[in-house]
Amino acid sequence: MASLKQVAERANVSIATVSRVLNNKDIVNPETRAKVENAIRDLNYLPNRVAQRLRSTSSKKKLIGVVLPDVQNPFYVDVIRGIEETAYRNQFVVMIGNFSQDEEKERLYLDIFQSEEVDGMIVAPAHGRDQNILKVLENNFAVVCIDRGLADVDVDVVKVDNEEGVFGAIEYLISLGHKRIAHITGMPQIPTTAERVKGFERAMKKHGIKIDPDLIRPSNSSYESGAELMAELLSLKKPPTAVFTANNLITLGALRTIHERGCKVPDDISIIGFDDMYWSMSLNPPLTAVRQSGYEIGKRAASMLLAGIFTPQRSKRQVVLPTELIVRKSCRRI
Amino acid sequence: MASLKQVAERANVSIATVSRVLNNKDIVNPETRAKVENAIRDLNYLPNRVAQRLRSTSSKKKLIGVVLPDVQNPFYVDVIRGIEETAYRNQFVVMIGNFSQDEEKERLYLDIFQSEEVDGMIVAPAHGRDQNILKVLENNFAVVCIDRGLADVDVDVVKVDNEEGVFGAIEYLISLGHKRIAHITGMPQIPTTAERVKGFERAMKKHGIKIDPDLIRPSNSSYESGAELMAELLSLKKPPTAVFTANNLITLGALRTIHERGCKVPDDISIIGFDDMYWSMSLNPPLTAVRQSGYEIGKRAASMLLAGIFTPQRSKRQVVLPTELIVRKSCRRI
DNA sequence: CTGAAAGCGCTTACAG
DNA sequence: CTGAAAGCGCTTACAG
Repeated sequence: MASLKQVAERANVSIATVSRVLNNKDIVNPETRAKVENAIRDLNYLPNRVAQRLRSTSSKKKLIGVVLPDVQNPFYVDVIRGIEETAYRNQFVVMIGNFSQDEEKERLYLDIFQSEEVDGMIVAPAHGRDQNILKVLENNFAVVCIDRGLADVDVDVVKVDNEEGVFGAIEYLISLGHKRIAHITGMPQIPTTAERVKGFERAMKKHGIKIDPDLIRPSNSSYESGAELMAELLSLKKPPTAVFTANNLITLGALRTIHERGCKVPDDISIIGFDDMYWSMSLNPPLTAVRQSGYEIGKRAASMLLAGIFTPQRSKRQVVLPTELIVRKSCRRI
Repeated sequence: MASLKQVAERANVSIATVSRVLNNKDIVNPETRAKVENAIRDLNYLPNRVAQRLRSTSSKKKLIGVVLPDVQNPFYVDVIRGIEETAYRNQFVVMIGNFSQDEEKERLYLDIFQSEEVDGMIVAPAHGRDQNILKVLENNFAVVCIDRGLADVDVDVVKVDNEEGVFGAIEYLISLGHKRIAHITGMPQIPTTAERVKGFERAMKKHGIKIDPDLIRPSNSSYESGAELMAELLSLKKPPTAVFTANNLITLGALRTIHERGCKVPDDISIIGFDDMYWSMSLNPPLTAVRQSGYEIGKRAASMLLAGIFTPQRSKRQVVLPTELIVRKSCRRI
């Protein structure tokens, strides 16, 4: 691969001049420019981003890092798409670190991205008091948190109104006549879980329905746990008439158990999932879901990060996007 | 963030010595080492990967690039998981470029990864004569292709026996008594599409069943096209009794149309999809599918790439993994 | 408008 | 066993 030096030699100019035409900052004599451009073309020259990054000052590295808990989760795939698209449009490249709910691995990716000199990072904190991310903040990297905030820290965040979203879903179920409503929650330590539980409790309370503790099942946010906990729920001597599943992996797991047992949705049990998927209508029956747009969250987070990169003194803000209840056919009136 | 120089100053040694303890290559006096290690700890020093990469010779950059056509496709998500896991275990970081079936974007990511001085790349070529990847090969980067090979080029590839996989699926359908079998194919220009079509044709021919051209529908490999083409198929005056969908996006799209129309699977129509998903059992009925393990492909490709990075003169090889027909409940005997 | 030179943070022969 | 120095490929004041 050709270097600046080789281009300079071929064009009979100094490397400084080549650099100038590349970055077209300072004024360059049109003839000189033409010579250089020819040399660049002839040699098929591509600037070395590593050298550029090492040399240049902040916000010109055109690189951001994304640290996520679980790429298996379709929600995060949407987030990635949103981030990647706006990054690409702004000529930024994104590095993705998938930490699989493992804080050690999260730390490693955070460290690597720092030593890769990224301009900034978008992260979904492992939990509300994520020390690893605090360190990154101390090192003055631009950071925006998604999905979850950080307790007592002034940081950019893009999230969704989880409590309200769940509240609406549960009220909908109640309006259909359901009283025995189960909730398979996400991992207890993630802030979103607490918010969703709160929405659930608030709706039940508002309508004077007592919550049966047997019907609240904390999962570890995985497909398998969704399947298992749904089985437990179905085996209860007084099973629920409806179930709210706190993320799409859990929903899918629960659905599997429901079908395996030969239960009918919505005749035997109604179900609402948090997180809509682009193929929710391919489920049978089509799933009623609380939609949060991962794509939108990714887009917003990326724009916010770029803003933070270009004007570091910019004050932090918190964007809370609304969710939307998409009523399809997985719930019935009883 | 602390630099080598600061560590050296604090430990009262030269930067060369610090570098030595970091890379623990040459022998270092234990006392000196201890001093340096303390300084590293005190300063919370993290080596700058950018500088390391610029300086070091090949295969020590610990960075690979992955260029994929569509992160929305669950198959590629599995591939990413497989790659990421083995990369992580070997202390490599992966950069992911999603080119969304856009060759211009593919070229851009390929260029960027080259100028990021990656040790190597894993790519799913846009098609069999992908010029962009040829250029990368010319520049002597280690490359392994997945899912699809490159015509007339000696390159590492990890793929699956598409023809055989489809052949088996169609024979299974035929054994159930189906004759009017539709095929919604992938994008015509991708090699896997041709292979899958071949498997289809071979099975039909072997059993002396004439192919009705009306039943072969080339899609653009997307969810939407799967839905649309399925609608066309269902509207035929003589609709198929079974449909084979050539990738999981198409399958999901087709399923959506089937359910929308109130058709019953498998009573009204049988369906087999290429690509299994971890939540195929959450579909109703559970989907019969040709499984190719994206995770396995990713793992193999990553190991192969690492091997190629460490011993560049190593001869290229082509790994063809078998597929597996997972019989569940979406097909019936007629 | 252009060039010579310093320097980003490292690694690695080369001396000692 | 350790240090001084060169150099990876760039960008950017500083002169001219």
